[in-house]
Amino acid sequence: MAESQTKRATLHDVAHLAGVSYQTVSRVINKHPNVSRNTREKVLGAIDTLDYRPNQAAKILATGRSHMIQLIIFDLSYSDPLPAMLYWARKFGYSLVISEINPRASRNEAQEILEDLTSRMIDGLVIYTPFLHFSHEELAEMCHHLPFVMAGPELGAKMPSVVFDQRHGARLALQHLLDLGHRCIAEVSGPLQHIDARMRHETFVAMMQARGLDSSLSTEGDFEAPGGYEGVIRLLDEHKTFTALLVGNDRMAMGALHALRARGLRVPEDVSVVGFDDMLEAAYFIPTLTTVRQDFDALGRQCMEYLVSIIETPDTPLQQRVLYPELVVRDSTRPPTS
Amino acid sequence: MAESQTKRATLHDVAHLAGVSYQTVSRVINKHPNVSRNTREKVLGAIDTLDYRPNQAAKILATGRSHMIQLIIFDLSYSDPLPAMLYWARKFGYSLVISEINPRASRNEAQEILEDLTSRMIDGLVIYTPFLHFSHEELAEMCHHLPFVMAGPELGAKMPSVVFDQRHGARLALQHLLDLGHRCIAEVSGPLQHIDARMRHETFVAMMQARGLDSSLSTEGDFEAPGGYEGVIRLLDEHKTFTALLVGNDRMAMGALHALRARGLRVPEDVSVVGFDDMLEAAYFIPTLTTVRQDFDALGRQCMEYLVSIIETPDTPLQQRVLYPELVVRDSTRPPTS
DNA sequence: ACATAGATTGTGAAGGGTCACATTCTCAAT
DNA sequence: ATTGAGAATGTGACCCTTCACAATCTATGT
Repeated sequence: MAESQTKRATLHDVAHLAGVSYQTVSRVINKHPNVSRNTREKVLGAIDTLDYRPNQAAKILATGRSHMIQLIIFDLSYSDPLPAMLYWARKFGYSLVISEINPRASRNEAQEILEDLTSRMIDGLVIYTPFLHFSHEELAEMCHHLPFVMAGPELGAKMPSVVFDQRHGARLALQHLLDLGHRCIAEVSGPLQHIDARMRHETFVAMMQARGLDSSLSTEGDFEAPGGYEGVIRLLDEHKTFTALLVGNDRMAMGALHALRARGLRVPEDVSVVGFDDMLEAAYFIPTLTTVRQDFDALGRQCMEYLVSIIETPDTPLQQRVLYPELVVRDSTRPPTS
Repeated sequence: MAESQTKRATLHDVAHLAGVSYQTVSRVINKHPNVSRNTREKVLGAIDTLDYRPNQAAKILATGRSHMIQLIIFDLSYSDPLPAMLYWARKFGYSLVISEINPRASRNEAQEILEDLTSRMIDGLVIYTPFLHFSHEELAEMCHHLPFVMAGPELGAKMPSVVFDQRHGARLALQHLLDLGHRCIAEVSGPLQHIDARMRHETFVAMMQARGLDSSLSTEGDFEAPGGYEGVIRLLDEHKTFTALLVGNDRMAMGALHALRARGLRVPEDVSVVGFDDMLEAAYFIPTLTTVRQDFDALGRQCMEYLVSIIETPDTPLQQRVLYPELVVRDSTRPPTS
């Protein structure tokens, strides 16, 4: 509270106090080798007594580099890779600025946000863009000349990106059910304008059809528990019968488990259930949930590593890096009882 | 890909093209009223053809204001207020920079992070600090002269802050169980170095003792599902018996429900369970969970409103703003079957 | 003793804006 | 015709660094 509110010390103040030039102070701060031990200590002392902190704005202006990375995220409910991104950004010496663009945002609004940040002197951005609302090209165009990495665009998208192979994940899940002997398999998919959800759904349909099985027992959910609940209720109300259920993600699986139970169906005796994600709680569902694990920490890390390398190493090849989900078998699946 | 990589246009370039002074361009950009309609349009045209974007670093340097708010968070697993913070920060014209400080971080590490950001020309910070590792005074000291708001420090802390009244919340939960007729009540608390967890725990103990009831049926958890599971197992293994269970948060409640079931105890027939938070999924637990709702959106919003007001309105009074949790009754509680 | 390379230090000019102030212009009132 | 207020525009200094280069110092080899 006793703020003396004296203006913050500058390079020149420090230089003056230490009896050297401002350039020398700058050298000390930036750990330039060619400074004699003696002067370095004088300068360090002056910095200490003046409680000097370099002014980043000036530094950014002079160098053109801000050491800030912008994360554009379309829905904070799906921010699983965030902790890892934060961790690795910091590890590489970058701060993370976060913006959320509502997936239902108008083109203008999105544009405005993106415009805004290009002026912020940002070194690069990660766009976590599982929604199909904007095309990847469009997004790339919007952020102009800045280095960027897309997290989770379409498999095969021709741009610097890191993705999970959702087809592979869906295949693991469905094959598991088929191997157990299930033939009547229903699905509560995620929202189909969500890339991941769509790919899983398409894989489901394709695989079922390839085996001559009914692929029509499918309803669209919203990736949240209530959506999973309602999806199952819808399926059952249409008098569909099935011995296994593929659910778009774990949160919906939670709602689905609840709905099945509410309708007197036992899991896994009557219906096997497979989720997607392997959230921490999945091992504590009732029953514990068989699911497809996605390593979001790896995703976050790869994004940052890749982006930093694009920023700092000029000739980094632009490619798509693919991560593969894994099946985690628990109690919610077993062979059909018939 | 066809990057012409021409240097970005500056104020002077625009001025030159529009045939006016740079100051006039500045006025147009900052929507200063005294610019004739005619010149404004000329300038706007020039801005457009040059694809000019103001350089924020220069602006920050000149004005001393960055319109950035830093969020210090101690564990991203507890980032419930984040979406609201992001939303309101943007609404007020601020970007949000996020840093996580591991609660187990050494004093030095924390200091370093905080030092670092004071140089980043940040206008203010929100410190979401439910951990007791650093004292509030210490934190306030670390971020020096910058305006700040603490989210979730101790009730009564003498500093600008927004908190939930955890005692009130715990009272609601416990009173609900008492009203139902429970007398043998156990607790799986959150980690006790977490302020919220500690306050809830202390309230539990105090209330039980005030009524001459056994307050020793308590074990410490970690706020995650596995911790809830293990907590219940521990209580049962010690041959404690209870008809009701207070759990430190919903995630642990999920593990607790699982453990009770695994041990053959039915909820709510044999044991009633109350959680804390009211996460979206709580209504889909098996059974649906009675819990104490905390309005994290309100918390996030209040923090931002308050901080922005401190930044922009010099004589904003420094106070603590208190939010009150509410009880949400669902299926996991009922009177004991004695 | 002296040239020379290498280490150390200093100088001037950006970098791209804002601010305070000075100047010019416009137009109504005297 | 003259004054003056207010609108519109321009000028110079400053914000705090870094960069490229120039200048000085030091120690080494001959």
